[in-house]
Amino acid sequence: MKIGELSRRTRVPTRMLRYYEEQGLLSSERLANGYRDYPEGAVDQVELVRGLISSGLPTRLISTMLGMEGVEGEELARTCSRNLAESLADELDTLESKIACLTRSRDTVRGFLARTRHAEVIGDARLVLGEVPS
Amino acid sequence: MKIGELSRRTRVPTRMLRYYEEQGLLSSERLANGYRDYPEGAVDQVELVRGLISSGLPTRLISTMLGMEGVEGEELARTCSRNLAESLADELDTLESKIACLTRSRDTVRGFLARTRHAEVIGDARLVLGEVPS
DNA sequence: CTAAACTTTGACATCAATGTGAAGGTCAAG
DNA sequence: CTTGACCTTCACATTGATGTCAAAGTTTAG
Repeated sequence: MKIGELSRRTRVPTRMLRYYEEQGLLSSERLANGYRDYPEGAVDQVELVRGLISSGLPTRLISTMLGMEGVEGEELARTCSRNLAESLADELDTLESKIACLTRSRDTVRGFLARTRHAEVIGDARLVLGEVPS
Repeated sequence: MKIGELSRRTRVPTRMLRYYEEQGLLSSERLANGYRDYPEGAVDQVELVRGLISSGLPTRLISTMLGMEGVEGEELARTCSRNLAESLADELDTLESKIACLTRSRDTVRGFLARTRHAEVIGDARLVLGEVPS
C-alpha cells in the first residue's frame, strides 16, 4: 500500500510516516516510480511505534528493538547485547512507575469528579450532552 | 524553603522549577527580598508534576487538575462548573487511554526482553550486576 | 569589606515531534 | 492534453521541555 492509504488507515500524517522511516522505526519498499510501498503489517507497526513513542521511550531504543524483530531464539540471545537488555529493563521500570503515577492521578481526578456532584458526566456521558439544558 | 533547597531535594534544576511555576504547575510565596519561598509540600508537588509530565500529559491538563486540589465539599459543587466537570471527564478519558497505552508498551518491552534470554535483568536484577561476569 | 554562593529576570540555544509549503514527478479521469 | 489527486525531497517554522549564559541584587562566610 502507498503512503496515503497507510496514513488514512492509521490516522498518522504522511509527514510522520516519512519521519518514522527516517528514524528507523518503519521501513518500506519502493515502487518503480519511487513511491513508498508498505506491506499490510505496516499498519500494526505504525500503531506499535506510536504507542511506544507516546509512552516516552527513546526512539533510539525503539528502533533498536524493532531492528531485532524477526531475529529469534538463539540468534536473539547473541544479538541482543547485555547493555541493550539493561536499558530496556530500565525502561520497563520507568514504564511501571509512569503507570503507577498515572493511575494515582486518574483516581484523583475520578474522586474529584465524584465529589463535584457532576458525577453523571463520567463515562460516556458526553454522548448525552445537550440533553440536559443548563 | 528557597529554590536551591527544593532543587536539591527533588533533583530538579531550578530552571525547571521556575518553568513549572510559569506554567501554573507549582506556586510559591515571596520573601521580603523577592526570593521564592516554598512550603514543605512543594517537594511532593514537584515529584507529582514530574511524574505526570514524564508520562506525556500536556501541562495545561496537569495545571487544571492541580488547580482543583484543596477545594472541598459544598464549595466543590459550586466551584466546579458543568464545563469544568466535562473537561475533567475528558481528561479522565485521556488518562485512561494513556494508561492503556503505557501498559501495552510495558508488555511489549517485557515480552521482548523475555525472548532475549537476558530475562534475568528483569526485575531488580540490576542490583545483582557485576555478580555475573561476562 | 570582600568573595563566594545564593537569588532574580531575561534572552538565546537545542532537541524531538510536528506543521506547512514549495517545486516537481506520476497517474488516472475527462 | 489537462486537471486533480497522488507522490517525492527539501527546508523552514513551531511548540514543549530543557540547557546555558548574562547582568544584577542578596546573603553569608572569612
